[in-house]
Amino acid sequence: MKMAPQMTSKRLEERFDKVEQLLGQYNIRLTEERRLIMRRAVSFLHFTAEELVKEVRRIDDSVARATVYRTLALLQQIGVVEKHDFRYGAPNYEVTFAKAHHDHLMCVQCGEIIEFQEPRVEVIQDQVVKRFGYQLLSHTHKLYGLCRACQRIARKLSSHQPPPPLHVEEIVA
Amino acid sequence: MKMAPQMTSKRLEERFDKVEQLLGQYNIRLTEERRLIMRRAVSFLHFTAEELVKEVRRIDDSVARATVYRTLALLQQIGVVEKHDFRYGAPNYEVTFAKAHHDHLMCVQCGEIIEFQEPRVEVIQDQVVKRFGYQLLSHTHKLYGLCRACQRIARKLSSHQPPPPLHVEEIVA
DNA sequence: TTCGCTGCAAAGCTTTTGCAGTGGT
DNA sequence: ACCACTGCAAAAGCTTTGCAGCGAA
Repeated sequence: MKMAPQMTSKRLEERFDKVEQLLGQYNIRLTEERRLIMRRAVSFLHFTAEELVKEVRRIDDSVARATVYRTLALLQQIGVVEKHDFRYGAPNYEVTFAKAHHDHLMCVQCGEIIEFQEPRVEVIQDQVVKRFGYQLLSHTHKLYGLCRACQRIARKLSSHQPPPPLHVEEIVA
Repeated sequence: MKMAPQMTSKRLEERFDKVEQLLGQYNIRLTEERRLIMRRAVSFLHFTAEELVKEVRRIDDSVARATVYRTLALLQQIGVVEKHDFRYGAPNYEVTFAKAHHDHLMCVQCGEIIEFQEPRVEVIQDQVVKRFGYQLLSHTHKLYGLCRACQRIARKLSSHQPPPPLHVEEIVA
């Protein structure tokens, strides 16, 4: 679980306040537990539900796992976090509150996640949905690969144990 | 679970044969169970693991759930099927054997899945991974929206019960 | 004071695994 | 005949739910 690297305490406090205001607008009762869970969640960039459970309990171990999951569902409904199913590992939550839209590039080896923006892709998407008469609600665009460091490691490994020959192309036609 | 609409018996038999050859190339023992599971899977376009279990057991109810999952993992490893996590509903398997690459547009209401190809997006993707020094292994690009029919239904419903006003923008800044 | 929220524990759902026996090659 | 594969059942991992009591507004 990675901390937001350059986010100052002050900046974070502002975010906490804004999310609390948002909860209020939805008439969501602000309990001690929810305040703690929200604050820990908003302090991170990407996290899994279980990581958040652990983190919350590190501070108050009386908080029930169920409460964390219930609060996470609330935060998701009001748009503070988004749930992502990266194919490698457990579902991952991302804090998207007050953040510009972006997509993801992930290293399948070390799990590093890079965010990128590509307005050109958004334009093409709009053309695609129009072509099929759809109304676009959301999208995910995830690229999976190896980061520079993991490419080096992979090269070293492959020189020791070459991959088995797979004559797939001949059949796939 | 949708059948491949225009796929003839003959065409299907050819596909079965090719997949069996492929299994042979990987030295995967061809058992009765695997043959049945593979054939049912390859007959579909998109299906969930549990749908496949049900379908297989409709024909031979002695086949263990574990065997279906284990075979599904094999088919995935050799590239006959791909596992997709569409965000709405259970994980979905897609038969990708001998199929050109494509991405997906899904109706979040009725679950319809449309496949599309956009070479222009692939080009942009390559630029993105190069920008970050990654080696691209795979990607997913999923568009979620409402199909024409579900848009009509949504319009009718919304005229009866207008959505609650959410003054989110004021806060998100 | 109300009733939404919580902790707890149990259940749910999908998927995996250990094991003893079975069947492909 | 070997050992990979199978069925079974139990476990595992993640998430949800029922319920009785608690606490925010």
